[in-house]
Amino acid sequence: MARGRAADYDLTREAILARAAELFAQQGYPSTSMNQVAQACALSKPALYHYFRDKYAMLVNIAEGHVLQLHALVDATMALELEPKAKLSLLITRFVEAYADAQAAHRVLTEDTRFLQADDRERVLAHERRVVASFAQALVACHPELDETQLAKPLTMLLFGMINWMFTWLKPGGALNHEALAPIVVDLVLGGLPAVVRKHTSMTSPSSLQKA
Amino acid sequence: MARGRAADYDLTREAILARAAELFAQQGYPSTSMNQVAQACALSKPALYHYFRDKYAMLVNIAEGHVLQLHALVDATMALELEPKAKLSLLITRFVEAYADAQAAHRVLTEDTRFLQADDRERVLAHERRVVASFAQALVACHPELDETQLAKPLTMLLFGMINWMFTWLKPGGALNHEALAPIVVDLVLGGLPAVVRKHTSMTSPSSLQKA
DNA sequence: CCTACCGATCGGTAGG
DNA sequence: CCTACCGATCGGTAGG
Repeated sequence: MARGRAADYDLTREAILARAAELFAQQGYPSTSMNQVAQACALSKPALYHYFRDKYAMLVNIAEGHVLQLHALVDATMALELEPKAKLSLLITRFVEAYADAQAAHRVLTEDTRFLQADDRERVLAHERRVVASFAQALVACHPELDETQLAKPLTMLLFGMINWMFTWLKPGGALNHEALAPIVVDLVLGGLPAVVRKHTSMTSPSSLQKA
Repeated sequence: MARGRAADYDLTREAILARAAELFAQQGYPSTSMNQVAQACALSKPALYHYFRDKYAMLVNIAEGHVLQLHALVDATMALELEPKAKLSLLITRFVEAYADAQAAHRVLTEDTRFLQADDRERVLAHERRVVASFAQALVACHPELDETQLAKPLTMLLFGMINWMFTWLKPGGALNHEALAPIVVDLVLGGLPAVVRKHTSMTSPSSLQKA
């Protein structure tokens, strides 16, 4: 333990962030009061300020912590030696699982990033762009023609739409859960990719095909 | 024009709602002040209260107005006599266009509905459920096997994920726009559906297939 | 002197 | 329709 600092200082910090993330996710960052956070943590408000400089520091920690975790998970998965479809499948599965384990932080990241200052927001967005780039790379590996049609980016974003939207409609206790949905997303994307590439290619470059 | 009321009362109301929707979409409903709305409308704050009882009334009007419009658009499209794939395609295309024409109201509907009182929120959600049901019906018409596999609902929600998420990443002035994306979404879904149905059917009822 | 807090209240600003 | 305000509550911090 660090000198002069309680052994469970970091543990308490993490516990506070988890509670704050839940409240921010439910009510939004601006309309969540520090009194609510304090009450949810069974701490006094001054005690809260012992662990965080201000409310804004909590927002930065939640958003950046989550996106860092996602970035690390994606990098680790991309580093594996797997065939393209297996890698994309694993990427999606792990991503959905990470969302499931951090639903509150996920909603804060997608809805409250706009309340970050320009420099902090840019740092978070930089991580997000790296994650998106890896997904696009994994998609192109499955279907190399994607790269020529400039469809990799939009298809990646449609894929993110499916999984980012998932936890807005999944009922916690329902028969359908994220474990069951991940393979459905994989099959829908891998199954639909050929049709999209075929249609788009035939539409955009009919003359070049005629010349060849 | 109604007696005793200015001829452009309703027009002014709509103009105010449009400005308020933009501010709510940018900053969120709770952190948008009535002073900001008044300034954006070039009106005094008391003038604002001539058109709306309170800030909450604006939120209800924006959210309910938008979902009513979507519901009407879906009903009108479902009533057309078209072959299944053409109808689903038109449904998606019109829906994406409606979003494009009301991006602010769309974001308010998806992010600020949680700030509605229970009865108002329930009314909005009832319209959303009707819209979802129509999309599910249009999907099942394209691929009847969907109905047996209980995949219609989750696939419908994955489809909504793609189009609801679209305007969070589309750049207004970019090369890629919603007109180009709608057919890509259609092709991805129609192209991927068979693969999803095939995989899911073979996974869930192998024994029943063996018996038959 | 340090940390880890508590009860009480600060200056400003929100919706109305 | 404006200036001038209210009751309530915000994020943040004082002394002990």
